[in-house]
Amino acid sequence: MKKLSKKFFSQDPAKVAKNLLGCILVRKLNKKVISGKIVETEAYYGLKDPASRAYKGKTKVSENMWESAGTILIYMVHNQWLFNIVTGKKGKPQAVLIRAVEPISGIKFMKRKRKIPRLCSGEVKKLASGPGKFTCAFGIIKEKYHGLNITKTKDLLIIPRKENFKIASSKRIGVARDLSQNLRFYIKDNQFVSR
DNA sequence: AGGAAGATCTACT
DNA sequence: GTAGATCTTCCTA
Repeated sequence: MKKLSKKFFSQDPAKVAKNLLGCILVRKLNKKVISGKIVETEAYYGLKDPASRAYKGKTKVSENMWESAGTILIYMVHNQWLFNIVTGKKGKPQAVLIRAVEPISGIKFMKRKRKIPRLCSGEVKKLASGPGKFTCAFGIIKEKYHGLNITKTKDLLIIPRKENFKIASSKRIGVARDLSQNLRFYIKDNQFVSR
């Protein structure tokens, strides 16, 4: 299987965020495969962006944003792990946040991770419909992936996929001081985006 | 020591 | 749909 290249991530974060929609995120563990389609993303501009962790300069949390494209940045907010991928050139802090995925395989695993004992069929859409829920469902934790490069990891990868859909955009969610432009992107009319 | 943070769940209007 | 309580790191004083 072909996965996304470093070149893919070396572009403007808003562009990467849009191109990431519809791609398949895969996590392999043991003999199980957990996968889902990316349906919602947000772009973050480091230095000019008050909502970015890099806004106030390098800290222990944000230092990975200065690494090269494809580096995985995970940090915790409100007891949730948020999963970011660094984009652009090395030394220029920018990133894309994965906000929601549509579960494809490993749904049992996700349910167990999310600790939803009796999940009605209609509630699969809530399994990974949010940045914290998605990392939880995929079992992604900071100790394992923080600082790695997603173009190199063998058990975590993103596969490109062509598909026809409309991309919608909006203001980012939960951001105290947002920029004037729309930096949240999602697949229009998809049931698995947050809210 | 105190507070903020890119969120989520639950319970309501 | 909105509102409030709650959670864990790490930054600032």
